[in-house]
Amino acid sequence: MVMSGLTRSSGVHNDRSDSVTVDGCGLTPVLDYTAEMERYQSFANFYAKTNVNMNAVNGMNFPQSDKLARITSPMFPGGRLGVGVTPWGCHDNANVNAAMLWGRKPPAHQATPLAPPTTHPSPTTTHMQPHRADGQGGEGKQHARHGGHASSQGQETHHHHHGDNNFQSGYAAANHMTKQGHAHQDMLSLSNRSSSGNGGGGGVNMSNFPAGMLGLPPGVIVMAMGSHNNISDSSHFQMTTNHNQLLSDCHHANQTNCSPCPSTSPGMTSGGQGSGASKRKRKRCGVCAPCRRLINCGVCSACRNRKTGHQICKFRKCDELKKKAGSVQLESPPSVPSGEAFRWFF
DNA sequence: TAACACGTATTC
DNA sequence: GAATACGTGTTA
Repeated sequence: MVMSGLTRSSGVHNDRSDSVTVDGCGLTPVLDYTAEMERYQSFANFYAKTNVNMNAVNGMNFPQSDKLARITSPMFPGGRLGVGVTPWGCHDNANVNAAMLWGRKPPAHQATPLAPPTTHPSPTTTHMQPHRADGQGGEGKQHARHGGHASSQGQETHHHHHGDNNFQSGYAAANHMTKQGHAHQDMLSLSNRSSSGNGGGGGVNMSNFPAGMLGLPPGVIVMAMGSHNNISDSSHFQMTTNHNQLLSDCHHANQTNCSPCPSTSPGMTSGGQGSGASKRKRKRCGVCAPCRRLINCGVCSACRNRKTGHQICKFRKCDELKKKAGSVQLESPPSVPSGEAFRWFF
């Protein structure tokens, strides 16, 4: 897992104070940019295929935009999170609010958006992919906008974080939280070096380093991460409470008192296919990439035919629900790449 | 086979 | 009761 971007700060200069920084502030590497780029790539493909007029879309009046602002503001006060994330390369931030729709509030037990998707592992890079000139289509666009660093210079040598990285600005949440939560580069550097253990930098393994010991303020999410791919899929993300205690990962706590997983929600026998449960509606898994997406694209058929279609946005359709009802997986995936080891709590 | 339309369960 | 979204039958 290439985490060099975490520790290197040379060459970093943030043109905007509110831009999402990867190296500077630290928490952003939690997020799987590669996966996000893939998602937005899918958007691009979709729009290209459907000939959606982006200008028209941007000009659309999205009735839920105020809802978006309401939801995001309290959670990330002062942040620019009223600005949603556009799947398309929209420069017009004034329309970004309206460009994406917040979907229905996910169940409390579900993972919240912006966490790395499980279906798009990116063990090698956590960010900076948009700067690769040899990257996929969408990345090239981003790259060109930034003046185009040749790929031969290395993906992680020059880290320019302009604020018009739409997908990055969407992660202002994490960035903001970083600033407020003091989850700084230092911590990430520690964690980054930690698992190198004996041979590495002699850092501290954050996975064994409770937030309470750090004197973190309440509400701070502590990401305990390793630098290899063998992080287990639980309890590497912890939130401090008022007493600097740690809330255990719900994913982990499912075995005890936490609310059951969607697939085993009340009325559903395990796997949703037990006796008497066949007619029960399955619920979103909450952990796949589409489930973690909170915002509707607004332009897919499902979104356009919201009233008559009764369907969730195509990009938010749970991967599990796309499968046949009989092929539900009971347990968590056997092995999850390190990039997917993180969960959000709120 | 994907997209669509509709019934309806679920949630707020 | 309205909104959301899953399940399923129909259609192109």
